[in-house]
Amino acid sequence: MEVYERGFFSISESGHQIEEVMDVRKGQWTEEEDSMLKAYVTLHGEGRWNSVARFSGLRRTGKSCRLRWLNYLRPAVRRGSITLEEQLLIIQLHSIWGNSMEPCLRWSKIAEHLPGRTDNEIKNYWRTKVQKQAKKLECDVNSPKFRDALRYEYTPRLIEQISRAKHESPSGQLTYGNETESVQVDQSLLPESSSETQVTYGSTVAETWGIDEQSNGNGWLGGGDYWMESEWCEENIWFLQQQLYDDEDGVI
DNA sequence: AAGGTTTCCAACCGCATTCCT
DNA sequence: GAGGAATGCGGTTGGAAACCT
Repeated sequence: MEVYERGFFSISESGHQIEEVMDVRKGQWTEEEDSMLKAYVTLHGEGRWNSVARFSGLRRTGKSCRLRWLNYLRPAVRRGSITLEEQLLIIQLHSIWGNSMEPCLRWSKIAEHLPGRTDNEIKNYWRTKVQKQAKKLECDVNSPKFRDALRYEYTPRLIEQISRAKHESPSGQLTYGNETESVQVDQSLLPESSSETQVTYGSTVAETWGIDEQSNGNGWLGGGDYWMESEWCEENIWFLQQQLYDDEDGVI
C-alpha cells in the first residue's frame, strides 16, 4: 500500500525561495524510485537533497532521499552479515567512543572505520545483537560487568576464531565462499586473559552468547557471510592499535 | 498447516549542528 | 552576527521474514 502524506518541499533556486505543497510518499522504496534516485545522483552528484527530491521526480522528502542513497544505493555500500573482524572492530571502537565519558555515541565515527558499512547498520547490529546479550546477562550494556564480559570473554574468543580460521587456511588465506582475502589479525588486540580475570556469570558468557569452540566463526554476533578487504584489515587494525596505545589507561 | 512470537533492518522522527545568505 | 535552510545524527518504529509451538 502506498502511503502519502501532505508535505512541503522548500528549495531555493537562484536566491528565490520556492515552496510547494504536495503529497510526500513514505515507506518502502520501490525499484522504480531507486533507479530514479540513482540516475539523478549519478548525473548531478550527492548533496542538496531537497533539490534532488524536487527535480528527480521523486515524491519523497530530501531527507528520505539522502537516507536511501547513503544507506542503500551508494555504490560503496556493502551487503551481507557483519564479519568477525568487523564485530571485533565495532566492539573495540565502541569501547573507545561509546563509553560514558562521551557526550553521545558516534556511530558514524565507528562506521568510518568499516568501509561500506553504514552507521545505521552498525547501530542496528549493536542494538539487536550486543544489547540483547547484555540483557541475557541481566546487566546494562554500559555496565562494567558487561564491559568485562566483552573484554575478557568475548573478545579473546573472537580473536581466537579469527586466528584459527586464518591458521586453517593454507598460506594465510581465508576463503569466504567464493572470495579469498588475506587476513591480518593483530594479536596485540588480545586483552590479557587469565583464569583470575575471566568473569563468569552463572552460565559462561560463551554459553550465553552461543560462541561455539568448534564453530566456523558464525557465532552469536551473526557471522556467516564473510566478506573482507585486506585494506580494511590492515588500515583499521593499525588504527585501533594506535588508539589503544594512545589510551594506556583507556576503557578497554 | 496455522497461528503466535521473535528477529532483523529499512525507514522515520526529532533534535543538533553546519552551512548559506 | 542573525536567521533560516540543509544536512547529519542517534533513537525509535513498523513490518516482513524467520522461527517456534
